[in-house]
Amino acid sequence: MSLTDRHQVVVAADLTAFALIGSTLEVLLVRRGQPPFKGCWALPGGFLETGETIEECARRELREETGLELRHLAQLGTFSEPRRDPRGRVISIAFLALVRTASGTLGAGGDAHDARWFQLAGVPSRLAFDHAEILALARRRLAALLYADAAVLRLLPSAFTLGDAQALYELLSPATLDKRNFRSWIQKSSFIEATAKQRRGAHRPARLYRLRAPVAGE
Amino acid sequence: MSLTDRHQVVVAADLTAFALIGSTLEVLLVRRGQPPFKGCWALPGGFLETGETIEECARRELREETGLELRHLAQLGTFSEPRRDPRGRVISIAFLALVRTASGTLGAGGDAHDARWFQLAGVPSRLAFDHAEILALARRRLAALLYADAAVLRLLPSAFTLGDAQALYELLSPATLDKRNFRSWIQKSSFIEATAKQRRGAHRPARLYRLRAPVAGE
DNA sequence: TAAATAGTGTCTATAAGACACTATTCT
DNA sequence: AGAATAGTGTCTTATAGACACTATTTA
Repeated sequence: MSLTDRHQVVVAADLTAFALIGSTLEVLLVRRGQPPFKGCWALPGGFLETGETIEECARRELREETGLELRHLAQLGTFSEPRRDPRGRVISIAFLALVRTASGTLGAGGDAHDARWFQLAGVPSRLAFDHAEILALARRRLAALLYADAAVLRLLPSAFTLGDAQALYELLSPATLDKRNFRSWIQKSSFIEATAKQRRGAHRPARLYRLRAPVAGE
Repeated sequence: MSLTDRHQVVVAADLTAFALIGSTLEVLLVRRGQPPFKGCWALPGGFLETGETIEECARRELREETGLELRHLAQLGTFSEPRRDPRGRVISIAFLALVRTASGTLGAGGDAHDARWFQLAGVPSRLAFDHAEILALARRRLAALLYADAAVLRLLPSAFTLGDAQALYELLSPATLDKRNFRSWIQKSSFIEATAKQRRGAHRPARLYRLRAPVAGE
């Protein structure tokens, strides 16, 4: 068994990048300017280059695409149907990425081509390659992460109210959540901590919270 | 962005294959007959061939190695450190595989080279490539699967007693389990169902159970 | 004072965990 | 009768979920 030509494959990282845009959860898609699937929406991604890990590749692609702050990156799985890419043998390592947007704008790094945030309900039903399948997996994973680990809280700004957190959880939950139960759960969890600050608006001010850094040995 | 030579990579599937051998949980390792890491123990695996998915590749490699019945196969993740293989750019998709052995022998398919089951405590501390890291991930995943889903029960023969199941769970648990609590949990779960048969020995006969096929919509 | 959002506790139902003895078969 | 394993139930504690009102600020 040696490394011969027939073993040569091209490897891509494809990203399902989620962000809170205003009060909706949206996913980043790019419109393909080249065949195959020219004109079709696709997940952002690109090919693994010499000397980088697949995680570095994913980070680089997201940076080139958006320039936004990457808050969480995790492998979803490998997609390797032999005919998934008409150009040849390309396997894709899919990632779940959570990014934070200050303003909802795509960052400066954006390539010339078309990139847009889509509400989950508004994603085109036809995506390039097997990207619809990858996106479906990402949504399942996102739901599974909700209570196991507070990674989704990384979508929020660095200081947030319990109302913000509950609104985010409700975006990702099938049902609405009870306010008192949600607050009691998240405050007992080790995920967040109160700050001394408050946010004011045309109503009673709300205490601000921040993510708590995981403590070693806890 | 096009598919050029610098994007060419070799992709391997590497397997952490677990089986119940007698009353211990063991993992399959092969001794490398060729450099790099000649003479060193490694996870079984091999290169992705034209026209197969990475799952098919994993199945094929296990079949070539052992010929044993594969009962569960799941992706663990992609390992892509650029220097993980001294021969060149090889990325590995790692799998968790659960196999069933009737007799504890390696099956007929075994290649000429050395393949052995190791108790988890007896695995050599130096494995080839990054395989120690892959194995550590597999063990964590195995522990996480215990109560979420009954995949580990697939290690058992097709009919088994509650005592068999508890012994298996204790192999994978940090502490011993309470007999009444374990039995009440597993019987209330939807994972198994009783059969009419019993197993006899030099003691009171034990009722035999089997895995219950997951029911659609449940 | 009305509108808007923040904040707070109790009760109930269910699940998880501690705990020890009797039953059946074989030798 | 003794050895070996199978099988069984209750009580306690912790967790999850239902449920409604008061508090604070701004316009």
